[in-house]
Amino acid sequence: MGIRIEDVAREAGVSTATVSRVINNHPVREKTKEKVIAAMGKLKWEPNLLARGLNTGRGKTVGVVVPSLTNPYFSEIVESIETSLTGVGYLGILMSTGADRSDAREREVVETLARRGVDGIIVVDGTDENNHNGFFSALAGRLPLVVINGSPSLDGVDLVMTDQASGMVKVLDYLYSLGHRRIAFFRADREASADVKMDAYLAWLEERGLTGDPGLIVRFAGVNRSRILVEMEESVYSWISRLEEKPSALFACNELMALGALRGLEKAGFDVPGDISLVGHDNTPYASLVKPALTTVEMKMSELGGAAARRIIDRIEGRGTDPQRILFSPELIIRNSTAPVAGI
Amino acid sequence: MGIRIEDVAREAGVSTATVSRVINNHPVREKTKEKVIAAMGKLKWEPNLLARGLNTGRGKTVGVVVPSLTNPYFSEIVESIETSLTGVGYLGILMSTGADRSDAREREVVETLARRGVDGIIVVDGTDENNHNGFFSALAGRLPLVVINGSPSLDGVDLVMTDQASGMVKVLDYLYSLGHRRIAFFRADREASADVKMDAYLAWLEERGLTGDPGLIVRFAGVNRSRILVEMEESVYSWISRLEEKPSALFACNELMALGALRGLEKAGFDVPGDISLVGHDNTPYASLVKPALTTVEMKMSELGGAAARRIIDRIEGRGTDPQRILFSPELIIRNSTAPVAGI
DNA sequence: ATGATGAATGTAAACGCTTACAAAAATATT
DNA sequence: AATATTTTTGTAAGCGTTTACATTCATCAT
Repeated sequence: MGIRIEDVAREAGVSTATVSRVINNHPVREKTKEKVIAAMGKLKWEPNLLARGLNTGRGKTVGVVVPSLTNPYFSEIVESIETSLTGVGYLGILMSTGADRSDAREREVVETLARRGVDGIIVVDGTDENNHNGFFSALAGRLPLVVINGSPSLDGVDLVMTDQASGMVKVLDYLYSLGHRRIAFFRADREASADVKMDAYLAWLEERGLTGDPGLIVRFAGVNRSRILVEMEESVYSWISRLEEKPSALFACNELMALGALRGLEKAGFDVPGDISLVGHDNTPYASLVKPALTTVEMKMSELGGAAARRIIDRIEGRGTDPQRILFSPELIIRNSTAPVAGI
Repeated sequence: MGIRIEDVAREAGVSTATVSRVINNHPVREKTKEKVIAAMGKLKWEPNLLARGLNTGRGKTVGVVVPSLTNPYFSEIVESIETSLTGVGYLGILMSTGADRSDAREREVVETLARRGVDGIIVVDGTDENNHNGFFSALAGRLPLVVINGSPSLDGVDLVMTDQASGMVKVLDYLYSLGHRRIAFFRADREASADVKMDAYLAWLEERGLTGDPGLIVRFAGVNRSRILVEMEESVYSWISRLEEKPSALFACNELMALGALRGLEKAGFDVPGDISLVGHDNTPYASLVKPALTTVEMKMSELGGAAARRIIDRIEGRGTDPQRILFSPELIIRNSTAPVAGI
């Protein structure tokens, strides 16, 4: 139906191979190249990428896997990935695994993508469980794979990540300097990032000789925005009401949870930061919009996305073949949701 | 390199055509079907979709075009499109045109997608300019195309849209009932939705016999979140400071702009809603998080996305061939950013 | 049983490119 | 000028499916 390479070849008076060479920048004499380009222009021909992909095994597409787009943390990463990708002629295929973050679903999604013949896959916040049987590691063997902010223990896969442990320490040191000793920790249930943070939190407690109160660690399921905001208000309220020895500060592993916590605390009659200091994570737009503006940890989402895109392209095109680990350092952003502990 | 349909055929003792028929649900005797399925299972074969796509011209992919993902309005639409698509075995290729919304860029993106052999394209908020030469209409002729909340005048293309004019009237009637007469209108520069709203705004003014003050209509460029929030604070501040006759209410075409306006007004010393009532649009999560919580217009992003996805699949698979127009009615959500005009 | 009918299967030609290999043309070497 | 070398170009065989057409098989009426 459409116009094919053959037509262009005929028009230019050369063979299809030559046309192919021109569009792939293989050596061709300048004069013939011009003829071909002229023919292409005249016939308005563009190569069919499915056909090309079938040949080369490269469709110039990369799969992008995120839990959800309702958290700005993810949507900003996706946006920057997409921008970097199209900038170099690749296309991003987006799939979300759903806020429940089941690792079964994540694997299914990744496998669908692989079957579709994408050239590589970027997974954001890959759950740790998924590597239990070496799933990610095995996948990385047969397809370029980069994981953003996944578990640092992922072996043999390209990692782009923020040093969240150090961010955690910055938060805790800062709160400590304000006099806080009972610091609650809110996390999502199955979240690679939260695991890292929690490890750092526990290590920090130990180091400071503070006995961690298990009642201060709370796990919530899911990261879906609408659910979080509604449900957390309730559960935070009931959690803190039941707690006999209250915390003086509270850290939430992501901003949505911090927002939910803020509401729950307000509902329970606590003033932030008067009664309780609150620290979020990611520095999404929410953090600066809300009142009090949240103290939080900057995540530089767009840099993460850009780095991941560049890395996957490098791998796809055969540059820098062995797994690499790109690390960003998070900064603490101090706003108005934190204050010296009451009575100091 | 991998395993091919031929291998499966050999294993099952049939021809490749029969295997193909099995996986495409074409008539095949039950017994042979079983043999083939067994062989598929044994060899773990999955059809190569590029090869299939080359044949059928269908890659089971649809392009999704949005200006940006930093506005939750878009990211929620994208999320719901993606979910609906993968639910029926399709994949979404995401491309953003950038917050500057140049129509050249939009065309380029759409054309890239078309060349890539996507089966259909969903464009969110397609700029009106793009149909000047009948671009969208022509495209719709050769490829299924659905536009979400684009210009209603788009001819021959499938439209999924919110009746934004009626939403606008609801806002204005409500403000009128609170005594407001000088109502400012903030819009983004090149935004199909904003055109619709502005038309409704002007018509409403006329109908009420209110002379519109051109100074009350303000256009801002771009919808990029970071820019909006920073720049608008400034420009709103200077705009309202310079205005000799202040408005008593202000409507912003999208929530990001409303947020920027809120900050600008506060900076200029205006109390919302005490001095000025503020109405946003879209009912993104921001609207309920901010203080005062914004009165706004519900857009049901996920329904829009779902409807668009269903529609494009129908078109791709040849159901309901002539252009359709699916309309949603927006609701006014009254929160705390609006109040009776001062002195009433 | 026999031929007519219709359903299931097989054969082979697309689909639109890339690329190994061969041939031809241009350039360098003597 | 003749030959060796290098660079360009052409020929044709894939890449892994689908599908029109031809063939075979099963079923049914006679």
